[in-house]
Amino acid sequence: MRSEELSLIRELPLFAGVTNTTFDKLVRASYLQFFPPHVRLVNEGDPADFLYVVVEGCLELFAEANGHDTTVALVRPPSSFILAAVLTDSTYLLSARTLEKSRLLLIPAENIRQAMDSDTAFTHAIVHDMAWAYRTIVKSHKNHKLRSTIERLANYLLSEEKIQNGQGRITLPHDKRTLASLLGMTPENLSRAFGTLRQYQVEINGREVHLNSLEDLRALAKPTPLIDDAEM
Amino acid sequence: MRSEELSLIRELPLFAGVTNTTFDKLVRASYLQFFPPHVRLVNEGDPADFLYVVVEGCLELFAEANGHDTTVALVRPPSSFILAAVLTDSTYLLSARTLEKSRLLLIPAENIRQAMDSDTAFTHAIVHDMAWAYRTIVKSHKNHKLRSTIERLANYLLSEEKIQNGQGRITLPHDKRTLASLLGMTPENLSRAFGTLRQYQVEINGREVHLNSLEDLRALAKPTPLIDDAEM
DNA sequence: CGTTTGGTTGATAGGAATCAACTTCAGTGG
DNA sequence: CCACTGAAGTTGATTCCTATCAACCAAACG
Repeated sequence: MRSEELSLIRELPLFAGVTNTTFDKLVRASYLQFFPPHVRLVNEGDPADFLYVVVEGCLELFAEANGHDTTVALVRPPSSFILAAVLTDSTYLLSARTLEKSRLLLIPAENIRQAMDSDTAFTHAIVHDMAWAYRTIVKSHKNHKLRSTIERLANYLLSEEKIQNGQGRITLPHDKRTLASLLGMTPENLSRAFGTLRQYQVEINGREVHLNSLEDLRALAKPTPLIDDAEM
Repeated sequence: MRSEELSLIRELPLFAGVTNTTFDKLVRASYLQFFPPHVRLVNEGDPADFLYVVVEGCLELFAEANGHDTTVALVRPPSSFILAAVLTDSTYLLSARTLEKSRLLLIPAENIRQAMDSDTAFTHAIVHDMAWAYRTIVKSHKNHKLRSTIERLANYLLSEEKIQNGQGRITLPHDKRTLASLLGMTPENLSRAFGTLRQYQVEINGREVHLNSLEDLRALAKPTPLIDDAEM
C-alpha cells in the first residue's frame, strides 16, 4: 500500500482517534483493492468474514426474494457497510455489488473484533458508525411506509439538490433503474412519476434535472428532517 | 429500588459483564417506573435525553407523517429502544407509547456516554444491542419491500407459531389495529387478508388463531431466515 | 449498420386504501 | 336488568396507486 493511500485511509472516520498501533495492525491485515463495475462482492446469507469500507466509487446494497430484488442503500465514501453482521459474527443480511469502478478496504472481521478489545477509541468509532447506519435505515423505512412513490421521488430530488447545491439544477448520480429500485418502484413508474412532476416545474432530459420551482416541489414533497436530512 | 428489582435489572443483557461500579453509577442515576397503557413517552424530534429499557410490558415505536402513523417496531423485555439517538446525541427519529402497563428503566443519556468511556464491557454490550437493532430493522425493511401484505401476514403467523411453540395454535399478542400497522396495512385489509388465509386452513376467532396446515401456509409465505428469524 | 441497453409510453390487471355501513361486544348508567 | 354508548372488527363498493406486459424509441457500440 502506498503512503498516499495510507494517509487517505488514516483519515477515514472509522479510524478517527485510534492509536497508531491499532491502525497499523488493522491495515496490515487488510486489503485495499479496486473492483470493476457491476461486480457482486457480498451475498446475503454468507458468513461475515470482512468489514468493507468504500474508499472510492459507489456500492449498492440489495436484497432478493420471490424472484425480485430491491435496493436497500447506496454506499459512498467514506462509509463502511455490513458492519452489523461483523459485530454479531453472523451472516450478511444484504448483498453488495459495485455500481461503478470502486476502491474498497477489506478488513477481516476477526481483526475488527480484536481491535475493539484493545482500543476504546476504535470501539467508539464503530459505535458511531453503527448508530449512523441505524438512523439511516430507520429514515428509509419511514420514507417507504409513510409516503407515496411520487412523494419519495420529490423528496429525493430535493435532497440531491441540497447535496449538489445546484441552484435547482441537478444531475442524477445513477441510472434510472437503480434510482427506481432505491425508491421502491419500477422503472416504468419512475418514468411516469417524472411525467407527473412536470406540472411541478420539473424538467428532465437524460440525467439532467431542472427543478424550476423548489417551492412547488416542496409543497408536494413536504420534506422533514426526521426522514430526509442526511447526518454525518 | 428494591433488591429483587435490582437483580432483575442486573440480569439485563445491556449490563452483561459490566463492572459493579459502572452498574451502580448507572442505576443510581436512573429511574425505574411503571407506566399505564397507551401513554406516549417519546416524541420524534425531541432531543434524546434518556435511553429506555423495557423491563416489563410492551412498547410501540411508531412514526407520523402526512396525517398517518405507522408502527415501526414492538419492543418487549429485555430490550432497550432509541439507543441510536442517545449514542449520536441527536433527536429521536421515532415516537414511543406503551401498549400495556409497562415497567421501564430510564437511563439519562449523559450517564450512558460516561459509562461508555470508563467500561469497555458496557460499550461492548451497547455495540451488540445496536447491531441487533440494526439487523432487526433491515429484516423489517426487506419484509416490506419484497413481500405482499398477505405474505407478510402469513410469515408473521408462522413466526409467532415458532415463538409460542403452539403446535399450530397461537394467540395474537396485540389487537388487530396494532398488528395491521406493524404489517404495513389497514385494519380493513388485515381482516380481508385473514379471509384469504382461510383457504390455507387458517381459522380465526377473536385473537385465537389455528394454523391447521403449516405446510400450506409455508408454501404461501416462503419464510427465510434472512427476514424472519429473530436473533438474540 | 444491426444489435444491445436504457428508457419511455400505452393498455390492462391487481393490490391496497378509502369511505361507508353494519355487527359485536364490553362497559356504563339509568 | 336492560337499554345506551363507544370501540374494535368485519364486509362491501369504489377509487387510486402501482405492477405487469407489450410495444416502441433512441442513443451507444461493436
